[in-house]
Amino acid sequence: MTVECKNCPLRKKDCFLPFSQQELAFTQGFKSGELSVDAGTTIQIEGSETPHLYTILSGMGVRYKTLENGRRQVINFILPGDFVGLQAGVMGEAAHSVEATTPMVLCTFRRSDLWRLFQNHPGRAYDLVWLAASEEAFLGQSLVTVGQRKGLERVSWALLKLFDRLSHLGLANGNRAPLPYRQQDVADALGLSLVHTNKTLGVLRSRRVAKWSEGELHILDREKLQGYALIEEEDVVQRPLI
Amino acid sequence: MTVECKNCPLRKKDCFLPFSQQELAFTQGFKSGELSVDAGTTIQIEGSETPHLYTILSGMGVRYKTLENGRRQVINFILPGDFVGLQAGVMGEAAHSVEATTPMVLCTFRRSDLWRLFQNHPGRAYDLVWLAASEEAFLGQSLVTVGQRKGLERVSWALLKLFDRLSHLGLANGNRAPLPYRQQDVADALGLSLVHTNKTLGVLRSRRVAKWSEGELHILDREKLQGYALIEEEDVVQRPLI
DNA sequence: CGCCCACTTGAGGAATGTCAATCTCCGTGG
DNA sequence: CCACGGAGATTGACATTCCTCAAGTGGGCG
Repeated sequence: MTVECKNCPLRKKDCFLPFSQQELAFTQGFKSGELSVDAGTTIQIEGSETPHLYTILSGMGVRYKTLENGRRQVINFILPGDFVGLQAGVMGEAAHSVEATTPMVLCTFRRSDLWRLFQNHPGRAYDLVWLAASEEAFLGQSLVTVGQRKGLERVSWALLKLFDRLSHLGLANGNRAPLPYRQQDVADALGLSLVHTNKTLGVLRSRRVAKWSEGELHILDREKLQGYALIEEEDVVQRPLI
Repeated sequence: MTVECKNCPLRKKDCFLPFSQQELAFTQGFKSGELSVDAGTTIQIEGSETPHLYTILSGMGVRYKTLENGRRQVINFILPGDFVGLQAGVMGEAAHSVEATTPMVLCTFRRSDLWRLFQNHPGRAYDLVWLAASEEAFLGQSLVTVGQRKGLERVSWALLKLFDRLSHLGLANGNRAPLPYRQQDVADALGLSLVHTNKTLGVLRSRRVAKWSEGELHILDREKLQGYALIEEEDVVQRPLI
């Protein structure tokens, strides 16, 4: 009993580009099933081949890579609507691991059908490139953050980015949004130690700029937070959903 | 008097996938011209629209992003065969700037022809996704480096990656390869200060592990360098050339 | 010759990491 | 019902890495 694409709850959100009838039909045929996993499940392992591609229907997770010595870098946070496994799909093996932070429902596609998509649906192929390019652009921003911003700037940047992504998905309620990650996840995403991340969050809390506790992020002073984050305002565009 | 694709010197290199006759013909038609620039020329500016996509025929450069406060993050180094402008091509505006470090010759394509590629050449479209995914994978590795490795590890990692890329392009001569960048460029790529980068290079030099001077990189003890870099050996695959 | 740029080196300070202890919340087993 | 243990958050003290400032070197070029 899986969700049909035409009833997909994500489609209704206005952060995604509308589907044409034809795209809808194709995507429905492309979809091979659904996967529901518990919190903590590893969906994809770095270096492994996976037969599937996924679109996240609900739930949140992280992409990460691990160094031999155990240090972990969170590549980014995965939210509903994100497409997972494109790298593994085209390059053979996954470049990073993916883990569910909350229970998650994923829409699955067969890797072997990917070629059919390129052959018959140039529009969808274009969307894939768009997604890949846009992921790349985001990674570039993360690299700037980790490479050039200091602690307070990094943490502010991350909270703001996460809040905005959640907000565009319609998951925010005013200036509050659910954020079920651990401080360790954010620390690993920013290249900071857990302790330092914790203390930096404490600064934001005591200055009444942002508060994050019990899985909820609360933006108290967006202006100041943006100031700390050294963020250039950027326009939001609708993105394709696969 | 431009180079015809069928005579393209890059095609001969065995790090690239072979072209079919059909691909060759299409690519020739896709190519709109050539661009030669001096060292120091900015080819693409962050945030601007560009009407062109490029493949680097010869020369080296850097992709970078700049923060309001002037700090610069080098996203990566651009070598012959690299494809530039895909992000700008599909997303409208460039996410980073591109600057030529040496004199450069670029093969140009019209952005407006991109759609034609998707319509008529699913194989080339697939190659584009492959390239985008592979760029993304590399950025992920860079993020791990900047986020989790320390100074000596970062510098070792960067030298090794650069050497291997050059080597696969056939630009290395034994354990030497041309590396015309400034220390500042590497520092900005690794999120380290110029001074610290310089001192770290000094350590590698005094330990007789790697030497980089006068635009030439010399790997003296690859084993040790890999040890410092915390690198997991990875297999090299042929990549598509556009 | 003199200037500019890249590289080099030293010294001191700031940012961040590491270690360790504590606290709270929660679920489990006795 | 309570003791226990584990996970995550918090805090303090100290160690280390890395940054900034500053000065000096050497080569290329007008």
